[in-house]
Amino acid sequence: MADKAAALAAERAYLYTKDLILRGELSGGQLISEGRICGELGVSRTPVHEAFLRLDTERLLALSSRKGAVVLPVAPQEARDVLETREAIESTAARRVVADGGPAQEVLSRLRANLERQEEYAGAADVEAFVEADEEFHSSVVAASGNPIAVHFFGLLRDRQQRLRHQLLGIRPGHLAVVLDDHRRLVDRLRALDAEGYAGVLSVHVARHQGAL
Amino acid sequence: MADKAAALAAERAYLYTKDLILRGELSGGQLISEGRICGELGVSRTPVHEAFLRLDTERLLALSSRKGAVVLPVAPQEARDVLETREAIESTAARRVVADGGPAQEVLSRLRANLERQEEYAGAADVEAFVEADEEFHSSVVAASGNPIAVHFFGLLRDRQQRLRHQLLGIRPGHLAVVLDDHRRLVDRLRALDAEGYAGVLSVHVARHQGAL
DNA sequence: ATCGTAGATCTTGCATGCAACTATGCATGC
DNA sequence: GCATGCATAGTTGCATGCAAGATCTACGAT
Repeated sequence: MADKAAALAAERAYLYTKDLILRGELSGGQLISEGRICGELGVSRTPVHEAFLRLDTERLLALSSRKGAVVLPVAPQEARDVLETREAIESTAARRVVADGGPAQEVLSRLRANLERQEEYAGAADVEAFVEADEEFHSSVVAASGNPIAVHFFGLLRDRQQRLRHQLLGIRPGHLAVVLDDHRRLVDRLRALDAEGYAGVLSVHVARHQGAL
Repeated sequence: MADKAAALAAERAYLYTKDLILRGELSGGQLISEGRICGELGVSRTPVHEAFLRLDTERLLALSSRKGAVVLPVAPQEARDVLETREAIESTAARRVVADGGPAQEVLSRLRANLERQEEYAGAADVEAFVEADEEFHSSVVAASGNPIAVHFFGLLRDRQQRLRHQLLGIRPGHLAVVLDDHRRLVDRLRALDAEGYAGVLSVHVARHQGAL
């Protein structure tokens, strides 16, 4: 995997452009040329070209040879597709965790610490911080499955979901408590080694998100 | 997405190198430099570099800045991870197809035609052709869900499974009939709008594969 | 014999230049 | 008015060159 440090020009260009797309500053259908990013970042076309290629494989940009790049618009069913696939991966991860004897002590502590943070953010109505903790919560469960492929896919879905949030408005602060309660129940199901129960709660949980979008 | 034609040097380099890895000619842990591929393909380093970046994002190659590229070895649990994730995605796709009123007539014809091909190949004990039809069968179901993200992920998993097959030996011709029978049952479940039945058959089906690896 | 160090060699990261291709605007002919 | 051809500008694809970092080797000091 590419180094995370922004020291490398290609990595900077990738993060910069992806952020433009995810935050909606480049909206769907819009054309964008490598030259523009070059100018804004003060690097040559090579690293920007590499960044574009990567965004192309992630289906955020659509490149056409010698014609240019167009920001892929959010598909009408994007929310459904993303949430459905996330649910599939996370449910499967939970089943694996349960099949392996339940979450390790370390995982459990992490989840509990995360829940406390969520509680704090929900109380402060800090939606931004809550959403971040939310992501971390679900990612922790997937990571606990020990399936690196699932972790990888989950990360890609996280990007797309972030874009959806920016595009389709956010979450109402009043919903935070409900979401937090769902998360508590998920941890309970995991501790009870109830994989199907986990899948059921998750399904309702995801449906709530879908309703919000 | 990049153009499929091998006209572009970068695409050629990507397909060429990926094939080396998938077919096991470059085994895990082995170092490989861009220069080598350049020589073998007669192109400059630029397109090869781009190919390497892409293989890095697909977790087939691990790049280290200014050190080189190493072919990622097949993880011990790779087979389990791949099959498990495939099952998750395909089951979810089947649920979607059923929720949308069952497979379209077009999809059904395609599946049936595919089954006939499988029958032919199984009779001829043509494992290679059968495996290809097998892949196409499952891909068709996922595609029928209309979830492009799932389709994308499924494609990535297909590459990894191909690598596993090459590495861990193939399928015994005698098993072809059993696999074909599973496929028939899957189509039946789809026609009966029985998503959970589909998931159940698929689970057994995948477990068979896992046993073979 | 062992350790450390300097040099050589290998590797990639990036800037630059050129060529090929696409799309656009405009003049031309009908 | 409308289609056609051409020049032009804009875009990417790729080769090349240079520099920076990493690794290996040889040699000298201890």
